[in-house]
Amino acid sequence: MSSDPASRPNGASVLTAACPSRQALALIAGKWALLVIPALDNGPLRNGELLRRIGGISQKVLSQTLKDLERNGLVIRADLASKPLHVEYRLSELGRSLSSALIVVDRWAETHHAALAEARRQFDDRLG
Amino acid sequence: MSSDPASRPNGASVLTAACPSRQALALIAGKWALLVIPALDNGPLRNGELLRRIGGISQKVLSQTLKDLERNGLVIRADLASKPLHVEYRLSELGRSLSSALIVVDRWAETHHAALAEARRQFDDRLG
DNA sequence: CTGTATCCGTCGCGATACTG
DNA sequence: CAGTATCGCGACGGATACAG
Repeated sequence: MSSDPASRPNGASVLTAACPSRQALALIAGKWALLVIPALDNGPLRNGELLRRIGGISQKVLSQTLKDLERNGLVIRADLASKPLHVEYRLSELGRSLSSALIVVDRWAETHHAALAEARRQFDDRLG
Repeated sequence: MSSDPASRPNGASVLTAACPSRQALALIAGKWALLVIPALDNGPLRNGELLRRIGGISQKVLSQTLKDLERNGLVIRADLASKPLHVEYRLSELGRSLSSALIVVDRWAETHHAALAEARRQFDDRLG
């Protein structure tokens, strides 16, 4: 924790014990932040738009996720007071810096999901 | 899903709907894979060693996490049949490719956890 | 040392219905 | 359109005890 992360060799003793970085990771641990943040990477989106882009998320959980991200300064909520209601969510500077890291993870998932599935198949075969 | 992820501009429409990549993300969604995988990045570690390096994880959850990662072909379990028991866990090729992505996220958490805390403080202040 | 088994609380999250 | 309220299930995960 005390030394500059960038000065360390790859993956050396990172995030051990109860250092406050764990709280930061809790933001990402959920299923959805990993999808919501990159979804906003290209520009502001509205609630409904997010619901459609991210399939499978419920309105409630999207609200919760956005509120949590807003609370942590990653997402900025812009309420264009109008009728019908119009609210836009966009990434803050901080949010964008996280997004670029998460996008790498998402890309990894896209690229390797087949390999994972195959590994599972083999593993389960060898048992019953 | 059909196009090469690397050919896409940053964060464009990734992982929408129910594409199989979601299963891959489920591996990471938990609290612990994010810590266990980078911990193994520098070389094989034993059960007890992992318990110490990653503070706060229980024996049971570590076992579950490792088994799940092994099942998905990310971690290789080497049982050096000996007494006292000696088991080593190391990353597979696939695991290492994921690790490099996760390390970026971990570093982000280390670097920005203070900013997040500050954002939370301000946000909570503005309410009650 | 390296696990598994059991108990059990918490919370993530989905479904549905309702409000501004 | 945006968002909250309520209900409820099931998975995550912690504590403890036990086993090879």
